[in-house]
Amino acid sequence: MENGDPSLGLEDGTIDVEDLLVEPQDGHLSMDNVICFDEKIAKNAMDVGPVSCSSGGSDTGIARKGKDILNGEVLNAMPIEAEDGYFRLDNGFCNMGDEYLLGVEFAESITNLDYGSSEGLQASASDCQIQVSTDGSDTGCRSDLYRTGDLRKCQTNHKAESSKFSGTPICRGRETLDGYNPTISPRSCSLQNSVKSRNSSSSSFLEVLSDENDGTFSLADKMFYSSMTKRNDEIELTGQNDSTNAIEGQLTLATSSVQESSSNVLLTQKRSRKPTQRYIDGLADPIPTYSKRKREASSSTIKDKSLGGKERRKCHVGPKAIKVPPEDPEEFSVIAIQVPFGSLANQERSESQSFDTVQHVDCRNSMTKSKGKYATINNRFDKHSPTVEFKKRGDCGMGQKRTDICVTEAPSRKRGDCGTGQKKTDVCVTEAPSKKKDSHAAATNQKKRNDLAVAVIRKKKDVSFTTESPKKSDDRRLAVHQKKRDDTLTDESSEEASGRRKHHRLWTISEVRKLIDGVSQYGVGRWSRIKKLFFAASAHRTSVDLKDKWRNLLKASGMQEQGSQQGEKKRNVAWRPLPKPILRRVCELATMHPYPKGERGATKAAARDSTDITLSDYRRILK
DNA sequence: CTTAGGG
DNA sequence: CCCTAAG
Repeated sequence: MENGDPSLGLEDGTIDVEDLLVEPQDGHLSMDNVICFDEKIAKNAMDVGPVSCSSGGSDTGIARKGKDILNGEVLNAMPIEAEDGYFRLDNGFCNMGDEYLLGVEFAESITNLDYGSSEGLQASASDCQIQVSTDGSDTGCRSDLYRTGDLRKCQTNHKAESSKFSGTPICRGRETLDGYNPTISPRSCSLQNSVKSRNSSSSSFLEVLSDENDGTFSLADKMFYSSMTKRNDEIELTGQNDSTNAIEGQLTLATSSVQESSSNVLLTQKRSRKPTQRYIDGLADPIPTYSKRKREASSSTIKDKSLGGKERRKCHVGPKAIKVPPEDPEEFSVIAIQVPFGSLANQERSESQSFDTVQHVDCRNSMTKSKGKYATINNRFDKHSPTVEFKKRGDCGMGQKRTDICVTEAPSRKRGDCGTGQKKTDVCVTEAPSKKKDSHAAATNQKKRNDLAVAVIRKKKDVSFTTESPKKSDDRRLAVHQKKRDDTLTDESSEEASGRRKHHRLWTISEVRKLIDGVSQYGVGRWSRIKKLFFAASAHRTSVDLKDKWRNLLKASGMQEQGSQQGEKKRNVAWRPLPKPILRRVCELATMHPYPKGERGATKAAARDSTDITLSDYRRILK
């Protein structure tokens, strides 16, 4: 928006869009859809209100986006928005339509999202048409558009794709809007046409993309993806130069021209951007995996969708308060309870950065190992995440995270394609089998891989975890991470997320405190209740999680006590950071109401003591 | 579905 | 965190 394109008249925001839509007079245009979409956006926006900040369902995202668009702040917001993850799609979605390619991509990506998204797609499509018509390249463009729509329908539910592009589309949309002017549209049309012609053999561009066999296209696809992926960079570029030119050039390269020279240029431009994870995945297995995944995704998507939607809804509630948890100084200093890598403090300060870095690192690793080709891309990442850091983290204990990611990735693939998945999984395993889990996972995955059903289930689960966005303030930062990750990596908000996410959601002290409070109130073992009352905000953190966490707390506390009293194992420095008050409380609670609520703890408590609680507790009990 | 427990 | 078993 900085550029402020008078031509578009973004200032008008929604109105403009509507105008655009209206202009085309095209009977075919699905005005209804468009209108609905707008309404929906408006509604969402209203619902969402100013909060917009963190998580939210796709709906929220849309609303927000719509809002942003209206305000004309979208462009500026870019970096921030990146964190939003799939939401952005919606936005982009709204804005899109100027460029055929964009529209197509969007359509694809969006299709998978939600009903709303589908609407959005249609709307976008309509937009595209309209614009095109306005420009005067009616026939060709329209046909393309229609085509796109058809394709969309056919290829519906490619979550993977959608996730991939979720972030990008939005940006594009913005760009398009900004740069939008009569001049551009013709080009886009031409591009489209060229693509079309080029792909004449295959029914559609999309198909081409999906087509595994098309070796020639792979490069183009790559390029295309990369361009898409690098929305941030693009934006920057746009801001600096002629937004239109840059975009167009990228598009052109991606779509019509497979020429190396042009592609190189594109790469150069894009290089600055950081590819999404999804993107990376795609790169790793440029087309085949992707397409396969896609297909798979479609089948499994439904489940994910339902689940994801659920989660999202919950999430909406989440973003309520931004309050930064004022931790007790003591606690704060200690901050992370179980965070091996990076202190919580750091995390809190630079929320996503650390995570991003990690992610990038992971990506890089996978990529690098997977294919040398992508080294370039990796380089891009480098600036964001220095190798050193990665190393360091890995050594420290980041391994877990890394591993998880890898593992996560594997599942997605496995879902998509058994063969491919295996291959990739292996890579991942090789890379980061630091954890026992990893090895286990690898084995398991392999086992399961064959069994699609299992994979699906897993995926489903993952989705739920992933999709959900943190509601709490504490979680917020995590949420942000996630979001960012989604966007940055791949925005696989849906699919990929499902595959990889689930793992590790760091427990913030506030969460721990809540847990403790809950335990103190309801006693140990009332996890579900505690969950409801204390963790209603956080979609994640199931009762099981609470239980596990409590277990860990007990362990930790026990350890601490031991350490302090007996000076024995202090090696567990890893989560040493636990605030003493918390530990104390944990201990008390543990002793106070061990399982049987009552204090008798002799029976159960004793048992527990033997394992978790330690001598101190035991002593107390005895006393 | 919830809990407990092991991995 | 995941998974499974048991109530």
